[in-house]
Amino acid sequence: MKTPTSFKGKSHHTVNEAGRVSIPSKFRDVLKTKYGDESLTLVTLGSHIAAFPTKEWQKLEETWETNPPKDSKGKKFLRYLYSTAEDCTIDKQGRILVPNMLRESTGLNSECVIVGHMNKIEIWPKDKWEKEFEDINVKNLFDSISEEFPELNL
Amino acid sequence: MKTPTSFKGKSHHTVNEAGRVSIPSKFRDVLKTKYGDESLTLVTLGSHIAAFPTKEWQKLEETWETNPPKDSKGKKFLRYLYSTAEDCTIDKQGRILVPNMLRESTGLNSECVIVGHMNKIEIWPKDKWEKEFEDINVKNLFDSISEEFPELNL
DNA sequence: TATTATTTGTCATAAAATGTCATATATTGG
DNA sequence: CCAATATATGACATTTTATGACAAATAATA
Repeated sequence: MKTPTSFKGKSHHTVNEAGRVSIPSKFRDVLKTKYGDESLTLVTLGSHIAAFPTKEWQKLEETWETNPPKDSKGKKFLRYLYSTAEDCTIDKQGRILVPNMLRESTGLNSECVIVGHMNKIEIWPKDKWEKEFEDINVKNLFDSISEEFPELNL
Repeated sequence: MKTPTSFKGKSHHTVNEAGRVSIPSKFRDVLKTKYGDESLTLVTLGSHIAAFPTKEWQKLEETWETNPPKDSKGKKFLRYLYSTAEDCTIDKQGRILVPNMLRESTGLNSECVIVGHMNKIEIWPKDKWEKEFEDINVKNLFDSISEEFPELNL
């Protein structure tokens, strides 16, 4: 199959005691073919970890460099974001080491859910993902959102 | 891994009785590869110490030379900033000695948090960092900032 | 079911951070 | 100016954490 150019799908994984997690091979394929390498930049985004292909992260950095936030809240947010950011590489077995700091701040311990979302990969602690997307919530979502996504003909 | 060109990430360190602190090796890598040496210029920036690669500090100096502050408040601030500035080097073990003056003015004693923020490194007394970025604060930050950072898809 | 690819567990090794002590340099008071 | 004290620097040992290698288990495919 031709490798897609976006990250999508969901899978369950385990985080071992050292903090290592496997990155699904289909995501590694996207990294290799679309981005040329397997480097990721991780940040804490609320209740989950966002893993950007490093090139995508650098694009974000350029955005903020050329157009820095002017208000103190924006500056504070950016300082926080940078403080949670870590570069990492995928090893020969297809794993990354999630730095301790990020595991702590998101409560990532043993079980996680890895999902693709457009140009980034997200790593969620299993319980938080499930809380966010319980069946009941998803049902309500569909009921209330149809007019915002006319292109889907919900 | 290819060395990044910005400082990012956060880690906890101890300041020993002599006032020495380790600079994370990933930051030393950025210093070596991007700036060519491991020299830093430290200044007090409110509740924390900012450690600029000396070349970055020199760029700031040029800015102020060609475009000095015209109002008395700006002049006063710059005088203060220069008064707190100290050059220092990283030793063979990857540590710096934080001058007593800077430790006193920021309340840096035993535990600290070292964070990367774009083109500079910041050294925060642990308690001050935590006060600034308590969970509740971060939660509020995320809730109120999403429209200002559309590129993150928060 | 057999074969292959992917994911995960475990151990060995390497690197980083830090505590401790010895020595050197600077500061202060007599 | 010299002695006494404080401060800074260097060297080394210990602990902690990250990385690499390999094998076992699981899942996907033919």
